[in-house]
Amino acid sequence: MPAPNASQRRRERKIAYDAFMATCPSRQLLDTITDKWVCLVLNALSRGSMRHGELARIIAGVSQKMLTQTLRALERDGLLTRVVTPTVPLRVDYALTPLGMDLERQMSHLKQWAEMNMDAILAARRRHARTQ
Amino acid sequence: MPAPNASQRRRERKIAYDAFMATCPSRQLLDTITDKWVCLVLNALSRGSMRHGELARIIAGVSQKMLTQTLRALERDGLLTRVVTPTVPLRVDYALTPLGMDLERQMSHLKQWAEMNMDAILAARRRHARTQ
DNA sequence: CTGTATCCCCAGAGATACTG
DNA sequence: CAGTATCTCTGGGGATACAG
Repeated sequence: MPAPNASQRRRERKIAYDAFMATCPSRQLLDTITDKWVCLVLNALSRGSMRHGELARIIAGVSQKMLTQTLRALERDGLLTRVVTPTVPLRVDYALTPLGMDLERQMSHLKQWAEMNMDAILAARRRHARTQ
Repeated sequence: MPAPNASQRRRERKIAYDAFMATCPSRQLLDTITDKWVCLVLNALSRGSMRHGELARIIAGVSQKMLTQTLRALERDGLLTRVVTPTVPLRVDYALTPLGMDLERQMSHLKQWAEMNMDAILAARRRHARTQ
């Protein structure tokens, strides 16, 4: 029996998970990754490795709790690595894994889209408010 | 003075909005669109116009409240149209606008990514649980 | 069929204080 | 600097009932 090729494996994986199903693991994963903090953290780290403080500064308005929580979840899912340098004071660096970079590529389009189409959305809202 | 070309306008828009800023409208928009229901609704409608009941059936587990709420928000932002046919019983069709189709193209990558990389994520979680 | 209107509840998010 | 631990509290989201 020949080994399945890439296209066959891709098709199988497509069948394996379906986010339209409520109980599918991919539904839960979709819920996790569709999050503004995830989007912004990944995007910030796409520039390269960063420390906790740097991330907090770049991602304005994120609380320490949410930042840590987001970083922990992304680490758990293998999307980023957490490297501790036991100096005094402590130094912790976060960096995307290849899997994280892959997701970041998709997510960055979302952030860009929001920034690029903001005017169109605001116009639509004004139109809607007038018709309403 | 010559009219700005497409590339210049694109650059200006990029400067105009920045989701890293807490108070930027695009931050709020990013928060709105990074949502699993938005992702699933857009993806379902990419197949073509659909009725409320069809959407509810395809998107398993969505409550009526969340579905309506999501549809209203997307309509408000000009991402889909809501067409009422005043028959008895009532018939309501939802369809993506060009702007909605554009966003859907980005979002569909996210759903696909979750389904395609579910195995890798699950493996990472097992690895993390063991190391933990 | 396609919704609104209500009630209710708890997870999630901020704020604050403390530690290695 | 980089967190953890707690507390509080709001508002997101489910369930239910009713209406055009």
